[in-house]
Amino acid sequence: MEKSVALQAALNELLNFKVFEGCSISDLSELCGSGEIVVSQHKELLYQMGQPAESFGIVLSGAYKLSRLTPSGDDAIVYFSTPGDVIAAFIMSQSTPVYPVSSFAMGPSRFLKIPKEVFLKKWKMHPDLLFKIQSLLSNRIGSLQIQKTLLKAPLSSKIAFLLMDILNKYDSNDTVLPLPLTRKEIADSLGASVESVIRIMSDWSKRGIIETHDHQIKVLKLDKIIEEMSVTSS
Amino acid sequence: MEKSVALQAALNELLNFKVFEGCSISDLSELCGSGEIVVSQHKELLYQMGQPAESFGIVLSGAYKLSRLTPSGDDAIVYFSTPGDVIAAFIMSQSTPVYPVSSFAMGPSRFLKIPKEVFLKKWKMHPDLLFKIQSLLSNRIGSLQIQKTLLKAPLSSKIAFLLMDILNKYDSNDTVLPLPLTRKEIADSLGASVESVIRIMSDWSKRGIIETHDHQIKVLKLDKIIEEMSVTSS
DNA sequence: CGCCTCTTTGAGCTCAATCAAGGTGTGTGG
DNA sequence: CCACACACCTTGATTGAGCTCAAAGAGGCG
Repeated sequence: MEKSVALQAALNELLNFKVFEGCSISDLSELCGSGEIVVSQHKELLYQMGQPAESFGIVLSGAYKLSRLTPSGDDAIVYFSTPGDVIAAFIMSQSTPVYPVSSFAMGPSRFLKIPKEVFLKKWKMHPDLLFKIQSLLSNRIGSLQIQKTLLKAPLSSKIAFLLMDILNKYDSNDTVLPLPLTRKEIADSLGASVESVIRIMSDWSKRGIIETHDHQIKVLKLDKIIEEMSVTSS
Repeated sequence: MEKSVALQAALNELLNFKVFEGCSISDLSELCGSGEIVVSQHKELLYQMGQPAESFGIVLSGAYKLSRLTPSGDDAIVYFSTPGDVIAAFIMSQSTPVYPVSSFAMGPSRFLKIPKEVFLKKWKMHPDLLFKIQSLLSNRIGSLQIQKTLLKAPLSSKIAFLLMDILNKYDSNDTVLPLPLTRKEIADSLGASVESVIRIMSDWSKRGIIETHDHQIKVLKLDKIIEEMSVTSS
């Protein structure tokens, strides 16, 4: 029964996530015990937009990008889901839920996939857990709202905010973005063109504000980035 | 005790909202009975961004716009809350909640204001109700996500989508937007300039696609508006 | 080794922003 | 009752941030 060993290990990982703070191992076993660990390769599809939603789950490691197709045919990245984030939970309560976005792995990632029914029967009975999910959703709305606020800001502010936003999702004070992020993905997330993103970030690299190695972006001068967020002219 | 009579009447209004579908009058009395009806004038402030959140509530009639200040000093409208929408509920579960946006009445409006504690004690115990709130949040996220998808679309598509999005929030098949909406507000909601919004909407007016009387926008040719949503060139 | 994805740089163009100026309606205080 | 302020709408002229197009180098992989 290797599978259940892996699952046991995963349940222990879950204890670190704030969604489950205050939960005991036995709670977790009830809430997630019937789950299945999905291991995704880079760029692999997890959920397809438009498909009926039979399951939801939690990001264990790595990251997933949630994206939609724009009318003009390219991707629009709507959110980056990092470890501890719940995917698709909040649509489980609909009568015939359908995934509203597609989810792709960014780098090798692991996901704990849980059947819809478990949400409707088990998760429903834990008000504190539902509150935690609300608070995750609230973060996500918050991030989207700030992005709306930055609509009229110059592109450099938007990029700076995006980097900070992702950094802040991780507890550590490290300034390396712990997920592989291409310029194209940044552009797709901001509704900008790759070229414009590259022009701004190249400039930052030259000025020693950031550093990129193999899609790992490191912020060298946090203060400068924070400055970029609010600067009106460049 | 006129107050309690008005409150009784309000509780009956609540029955029409889908958040409370399946609730009995006695449920509602428990959930909202300690509420207070707030009557707002046009442009009146309901909640101030940054203030500690002591209460949440439900829009009874009229509408409220949720907005934030942009770095450059003007407003960014983040959402239009219409009757049946819950405001600030999803931040109630935080330990020291603070309103993330400001809320202003659009035209004369009524709001049922409920103390935070009622949410934490009463609402918490109704899983189905929490699900309904999740579903409202889900609508809101959905709308924000589609807007992100339209980032690269021409302004006319964004305006068309906004009008349709608001219309769709009301059950009726009427094509009159039941809230006073200025060009400035449309611009602030889309991150565009007033002038650009006016140029596009004037054109639509001339072509008989829409009609405006005293900030009431009426869509005369729904099909044309839907067309505008996906058209790449104008 | 060819294919694919990602990055880079340059040149020109365009959509929408900005600036400017004028019109209308409403509320407010002298 | 008028004058003034203010919020909203409108139109025109000018400008610029960022898009598009084009071309090419640099890994990584079957």
